[in-house]
Amino acid sequence: MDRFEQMRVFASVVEAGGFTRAMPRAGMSRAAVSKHVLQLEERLGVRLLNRTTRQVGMTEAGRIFYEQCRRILDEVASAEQGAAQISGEPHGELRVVAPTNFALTYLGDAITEFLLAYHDLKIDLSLNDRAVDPIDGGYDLAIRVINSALPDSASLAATRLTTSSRILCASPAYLLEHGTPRQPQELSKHQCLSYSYVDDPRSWRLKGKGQEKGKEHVVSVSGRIITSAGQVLSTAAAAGLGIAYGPTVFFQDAIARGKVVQVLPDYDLPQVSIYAIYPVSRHRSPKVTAFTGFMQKFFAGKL
Amino acid sequence: MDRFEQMRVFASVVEAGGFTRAMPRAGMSRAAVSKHVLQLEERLGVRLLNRTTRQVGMTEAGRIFYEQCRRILDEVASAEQGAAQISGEPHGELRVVAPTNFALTYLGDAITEFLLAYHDLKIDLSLNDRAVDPIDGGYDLAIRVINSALPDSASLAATRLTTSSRILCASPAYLLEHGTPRQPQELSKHQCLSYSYVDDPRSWRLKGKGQEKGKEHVVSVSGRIITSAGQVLSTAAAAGLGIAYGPTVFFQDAIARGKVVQVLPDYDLPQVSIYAIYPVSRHRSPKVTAFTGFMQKFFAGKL
DNA sequence: ATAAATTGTCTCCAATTGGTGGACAATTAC
DNA sequence: GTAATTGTCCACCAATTGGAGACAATTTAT
Repeated sequence: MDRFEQMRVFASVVEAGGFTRAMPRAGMSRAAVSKHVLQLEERLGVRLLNRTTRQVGMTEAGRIFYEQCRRILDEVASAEQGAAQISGEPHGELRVVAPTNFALTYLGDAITEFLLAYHDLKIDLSLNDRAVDPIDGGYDLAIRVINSALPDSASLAATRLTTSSRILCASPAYLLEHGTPRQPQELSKHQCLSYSYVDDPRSWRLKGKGQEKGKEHVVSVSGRIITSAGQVLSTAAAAGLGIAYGPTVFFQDAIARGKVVQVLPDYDLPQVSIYAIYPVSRHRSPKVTAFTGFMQKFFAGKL
Repeated sequence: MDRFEQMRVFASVVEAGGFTRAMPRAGMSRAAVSKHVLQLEERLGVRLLNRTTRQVGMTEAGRIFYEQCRRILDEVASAEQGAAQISGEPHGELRVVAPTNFALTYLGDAITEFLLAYHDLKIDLSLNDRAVDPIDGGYDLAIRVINSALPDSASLAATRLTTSSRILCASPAYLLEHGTPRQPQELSKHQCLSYSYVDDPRSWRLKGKGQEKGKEHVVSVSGRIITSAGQVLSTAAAAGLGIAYGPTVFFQDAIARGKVVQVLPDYDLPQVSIYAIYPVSRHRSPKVTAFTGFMQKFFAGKL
């Protein structure tokens, strides 16, 4: 009997293009999705969706109703945010999904400070390394590490929280035994420890700085480790297993202790950007704005 | 948890100017009204209403949110009706409130035929002789007998279903004994049986037709019966208790059988109009349109 | 063509929701 | 000062909702 829920679920089905595909977006089982649409159709007395077993299409009434639905749902969100904004303090629960590494490395401190700054906010943090769609997953906000370009989307907005640099490291002992590379090309003769979250973990791109400024080198490398676990890279490098390529943060500690040293410091590795991705409908959501703003300030100080 | 319901209840409170006064419009108990508004405020994180124990005012957030509420609720109704309209056949339940006499006299046949014509419609008919506000009462439509002018309202629309005439009647025996009045003034010397639903049951207004065309007479009358029960008037008149003034329909049968005869047939009594009153938001509601249209046709044939 | 998988819907069951009625503190009207 | 009325809170009860699984229908893949 919940009219709002019926409209939301119906819109989900239309946008997802099917009942099953609408499950995550609607946040309920197929049966419930079906039930909602059925109830809505019964109440209106019109068939809104033409279901052939493999494809869902809209009827004429469905098309008309969907347009209005979409607009009304947006207006409700906007109205609620408008009213909520007046309260000053953001509040409620913020559902965030972030990559495991990023979360374990930074979000512990970041979220702690964030929660101390905003007493009326709760956080539900999910870890997921896939490129989760915040709409489908029902999240307010997804954190993504973007290697190259940000994919365009009409329904998603993004804010860059920070950038992350990567470096090459190896243990002094390893370099003593196998020699310290001076040119990118020499890397191909080394044991190379790769980080999974790179465009191509077997093909490293280095860009010269200093005298060789701007020149880009692409080196095919080989090695016995490809991992998404940053600490494993760091440990392996410290143990002398080879030259590791990974996010700077994972090596800072080992470098400070002298366990590893940076290799080829005259070359830059591609920077990656950390983005907060959220549904455009939450563009001005106080919760999301507070989070992204806080994180930008937080990382501006740290990195 | 239904956002629309929360919005509707909140709007009801604003429009009614209080939680208790919003009860009929919201269609629930004070406790429930309060709960809805509380939940809405909690979800938005803003206080929408300033309640002093005797008066309810809106906060700044409440004012802003109310405007959006009103608009959104209208759009929802419009969207649902728009979709429903495509289905062709009106359907669902139509909640009607009508005056007792009118309902007992006409609505039996009328509703029966109406339901036969529209198989997907159900009717919930309430009888109430007060001038019920269809919005407050939660009705789709109220039938009212209007003596004089239709009161203006921004939130209510009206359609005239038919007009009802009234006549004066008495039994031949009574007239034989007390004389048959030829002039309106003579009525004041008779036993006059009045109908309650007249502007002033003790002051009859007659308008001449024929040679005395257009001239209006106001006669103060007295008698031993004032009743809202039409059949009582008819019976009393037939029994020779006096001259009855009431809706034509109640006397037609008695006239046909010769029990009573019309008095002062050369004078018109004020006509009353039967209106269907409904919330403007349902102006284009298929259910309401079907009902009013059907009733107009129905009465066009009968009266 | 046959088999397998996926689609939306249905049925049953458990859990949560939502409403009512009554009591309560606070406030205003008389 | 007294009494009535306001909005809120607290249990209790019923109705509804959502989930799991089974089902028929249909499409894809072999």
